[in-house]
Amino acid sequence: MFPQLGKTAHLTDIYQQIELPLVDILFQIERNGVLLDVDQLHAYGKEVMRQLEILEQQAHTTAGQTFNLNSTQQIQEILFGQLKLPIIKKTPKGAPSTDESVLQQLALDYPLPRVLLEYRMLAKLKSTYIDKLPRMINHNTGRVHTHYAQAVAVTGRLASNEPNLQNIPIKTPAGRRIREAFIAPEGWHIVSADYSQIELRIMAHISQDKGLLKAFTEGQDVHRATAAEIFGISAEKVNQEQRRYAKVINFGLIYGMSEFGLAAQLGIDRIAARNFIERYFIRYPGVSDYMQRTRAMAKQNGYVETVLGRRLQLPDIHSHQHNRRMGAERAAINAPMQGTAADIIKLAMIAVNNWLTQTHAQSKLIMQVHDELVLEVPENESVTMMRQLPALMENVIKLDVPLVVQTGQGRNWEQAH
DNA sequence: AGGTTAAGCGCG
DNA sequence: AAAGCGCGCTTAACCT
Repeated sequence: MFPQLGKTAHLTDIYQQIELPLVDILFQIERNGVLLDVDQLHAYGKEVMRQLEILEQQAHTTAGQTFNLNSTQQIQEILFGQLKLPIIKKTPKGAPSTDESVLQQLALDYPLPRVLLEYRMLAKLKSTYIDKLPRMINHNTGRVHTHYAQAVAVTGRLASNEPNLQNIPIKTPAGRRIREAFIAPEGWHIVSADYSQIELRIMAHISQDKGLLKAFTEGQDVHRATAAEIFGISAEKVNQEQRRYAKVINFGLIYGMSEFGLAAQLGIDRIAARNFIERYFIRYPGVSDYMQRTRAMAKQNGYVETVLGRRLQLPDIHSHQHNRRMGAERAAINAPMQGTAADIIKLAMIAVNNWLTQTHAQSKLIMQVHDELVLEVPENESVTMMRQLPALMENVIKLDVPLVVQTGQGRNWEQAH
């Protein structure tokens, strides 16, 4: 019936049981849209504009000349041509890079890079979000209606565009001011429900690593547990720095990071980075086996699979170009985890939508952000949804580790976290 | 004038 | 030689 979907039943199942039911749900989410506090964005925009003007003046004074702070070429010329600052890395084209990691290192010794970093952050927020989002409001509905692409991301994730609502700032205080502008109408709340550590839990399930399974089954702080293992100390003795190291390693592994990448990320030498990875694999041998198994699977079959059987083809796995082949290997390691997470939240969207329909609830799905569902909820349904969402989302699939969903609610998206 | 590429950066 | 996965958007610079 679907010859392109392959001879195994899994791909046909994913198509019929996940992707097809999702079509109508995505349509509903897009049609629902999300409400923005335009006045708040406008006021914040003026504030940010004043700050940008101050930073621009500071940059010009420090550099001893005027220049376009948005031009990487002009920044290259000033930092490395005139001020003779050390070149830390190069762009793929061979020009000296001025990206964030470079400026952060230079900021330790020189004043101008710090100004540029602050300017870059605020300029990004203003142009991409503060100025742009109000222009995207539909005149008929008064809301912003994104579009979700169902067949763009190779791992099975959704992609969001016009506008992209899957990259709204959250990591900095300035960014969170933008999230405050995503509001609920009078009498309604924003409710957010997100899977906690879902990709690491999937890694535990797929790898069947004893230590990782135990950490999640017992509800441990997984980064703290990892730190205890690789530093050879008890969990109570782990300090913030050690936990941060463990977190970088845990995430790095999901992406197939090398000792070189880990060294760069942690600002340590390669020997130390290699030691951390060795200790990690000694403590979590199941994860080491998984990495090897996955590379072998990709090389033998030319594809890898999620837990539910979604496939990612990897033609570059046989490339004679080293960088392409290594890139395909990293994608092979990452795709089963990222893709299984995508499968799971799609099942969750179907489960939540079914429940809303069957119970005649008024609450509406309004956004999906990879591991998070956002709803607009009438105040009198708030308590029910906060209880129901975790129950629905945590039970769409049975893994060998528990899935945990955290919920929050508020007048706006920021408060809901 | 309009399209494309490079660099950079927002999120999970 | 390259070095961390998956996306979309903005600006500058370049090309047609």
